[in-house]
Amino acid sequence: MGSPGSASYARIYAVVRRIPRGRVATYGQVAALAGLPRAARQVGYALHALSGSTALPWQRVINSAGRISLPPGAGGLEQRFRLIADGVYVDERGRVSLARFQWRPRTRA
DNA sequence: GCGGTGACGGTCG
DNA sequence: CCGACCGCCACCG
Repeated sequence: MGSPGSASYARIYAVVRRIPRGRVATYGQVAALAGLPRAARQVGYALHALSGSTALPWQRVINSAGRISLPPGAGGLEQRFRLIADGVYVDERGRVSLARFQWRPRTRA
C-alpha cells in the first residue's frame, strides 16, 4: 500500500483479514474496529483500491443493510460467489442475514 | 486549498 | 421495502 492513506488502509486491511470464513462484517463495523469511527466510506474506498489480485477476504465486508453494495457488474457477482464459497447464504438480490452471519469479535470494540 | 465524489450509515416519508 | 436527504471522511483533479 504505498501511496494511499497508508496508516489507515493498513489498519482497515488488518481488520478485514481477521474476519473468519463463513462470517461477514459491515463497513462501519470494520471502520470502528480499525479505530476509525464514522469512516465507513473510507473502508469502501480502501477495498476499492485493491482492485483484483489480493489475498484479502474483501468479500466478507457488506453494508449495514445486510446487502452487497458492489453493483453486480462491478464485482458484486463475484462477491456473492465468494461468500457462498465461504458458506454464507446470499440470496439473488445480494441479501445476507446479519442475524446469522455477522462476525462478533470477543474483545475490543 | 476547494469542490466533487463514493464498495457508507441513519432517518424520514 | 424503496427512494430521497443529509452527515461523514479521505481521495483526486
